[in-house]
Amino acid sequence: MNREVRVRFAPSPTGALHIGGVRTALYNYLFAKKNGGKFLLRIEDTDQTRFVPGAEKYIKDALEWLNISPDESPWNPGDCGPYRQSERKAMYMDYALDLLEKGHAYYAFDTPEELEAMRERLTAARVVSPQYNSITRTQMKNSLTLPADEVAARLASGEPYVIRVKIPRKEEVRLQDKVRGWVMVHSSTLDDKVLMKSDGMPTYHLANIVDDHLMNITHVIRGEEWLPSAPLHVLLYRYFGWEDTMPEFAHLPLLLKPDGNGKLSKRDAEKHGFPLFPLSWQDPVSGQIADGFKEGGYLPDAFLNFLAFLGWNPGDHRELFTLDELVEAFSIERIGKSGTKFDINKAKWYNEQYLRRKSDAELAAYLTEGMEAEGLQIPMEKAEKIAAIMKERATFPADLWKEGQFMVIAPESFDQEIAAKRWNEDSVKVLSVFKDILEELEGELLAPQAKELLNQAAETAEVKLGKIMQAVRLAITGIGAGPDLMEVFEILGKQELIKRITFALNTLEIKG
RNA sequence: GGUCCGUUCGUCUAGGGGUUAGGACGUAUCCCUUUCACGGAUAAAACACGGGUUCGAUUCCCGUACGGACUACCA
Repeated sequence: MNREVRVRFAPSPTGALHIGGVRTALYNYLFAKKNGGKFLLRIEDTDQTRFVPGAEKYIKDALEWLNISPDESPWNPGDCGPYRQSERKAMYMDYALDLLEKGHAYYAFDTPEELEAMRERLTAARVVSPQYNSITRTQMKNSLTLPADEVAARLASGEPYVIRVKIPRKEEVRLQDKVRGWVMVHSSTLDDKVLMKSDGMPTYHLANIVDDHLMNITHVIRGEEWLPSAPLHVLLYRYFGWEDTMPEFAHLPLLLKPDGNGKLSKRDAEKHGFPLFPLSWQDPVSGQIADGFKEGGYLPDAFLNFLAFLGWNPGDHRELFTLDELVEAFSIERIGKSGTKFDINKAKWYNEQYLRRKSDAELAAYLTEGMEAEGLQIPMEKAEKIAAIMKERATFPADLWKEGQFMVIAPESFDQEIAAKRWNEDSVKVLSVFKDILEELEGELLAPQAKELLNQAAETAEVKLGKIMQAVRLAITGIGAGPDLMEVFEILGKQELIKRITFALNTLEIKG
């Protein structure tokens, strides 16, 4: 039986989508597309207390920014809706009842206090892992220990209850993970997880099995934090009688912090000054703003490429992949097993690579964006020229303006250190002659000609050009480093050059 | 604590019973460049440890150490 590949990304709307979640979404997307299947998104909002307004919109926007939008989702439903678990609420109880009838689940009436007391009792008795299981359930208030009529009475009276799965005492549970191979767990280490909560909502464990089955999910690709509960999920598929269509599992390695060890956290992001979220996010409660890669100047393609390589590689030495190329190259078999430390340097490198591959016109648009913020405007032709000579030195689009603005705004002051070291009588001589030459010049000044004329000026002044180049740069740009000066001359034009040289000659003083 | 998962240069990783253990980022040096950057070249840099199995283990097995995840009426 060859089923159409269907995978899902199933975030819960509890805040901004973490970069690890984005990678999970990406791998799901890549796998679906590679296999000609469908990528769906399901909102796992069964915990009403953790709902955060705006979180779902954030998820949608983030995936859109990266161009990996799902084929089916709450805002673009397919045939398996609804795509929010809260809207599927009504269906879960039937499935829980089905398990109950089959003897694989039971009602439990224990209060939170009683559960806490049980855990304390077990801890005091030095039980290694205090949990609700095949042993302890015999001492708790549930439909396994209470008489049938009392259970019926409690249910009829509206007393709060949960439905728990009845985990067998001794059973080996095996599952094949596509990343890790066979994983074996003994049922005695599992506990009787709650399936239906007292508020009538299912827990994740029930909901994800029911929904994955109903949505014909063929592969579950999710974070490694789910591996410990995967055996429970296998058991549930078995109890429902869905084993033959049970999805295959692939548990992704975790994203770790850049220094030391441990899971990547918000604190690390702040400490190292890099974003943790695709888009910036303002927490609706605290009002705190978390940085986003988008706002930080990361290009979506570059970010995606970087993310894809955090835990996966194509097996050859290629590094730069478009989204289509990633789809083509992707396979679950090439996902690594071990946790991955997050290195922002590599992300920056990817950004540079992608930035340099952009056309001058695209880059010019970034440049003018920065200028508009300061109320400045220049002809597109000039913007393209500036972008062209600036792109080799930019990491982010904003650098184009930040580091290239001297070509639009004349310097009002000069780098003191360079001035002290390089500004001398020779540079004054050459620049004075050069200025005179420019004033005589007719027509446009082009880069090769500029070089010729400057050489001429140096000869006239009897100065070696190499000795004063730095000073010339300083006079024109105010700083000691930048793109090819002759290109800068051409962009600035004759009049502007004369103006700047005059200003420099009048302002800079010869030291020592 | 228990269960599960993991461990190749600083980082991301390739590889796999016999290799000079390969690449990329970062770092250093050199070249190019009348600056800086880009680009090019070179260098330093790794199989966690201990036992097996084997003619031979970084590779297979078992331990140990270390790290991580999970251990809720959260997902």
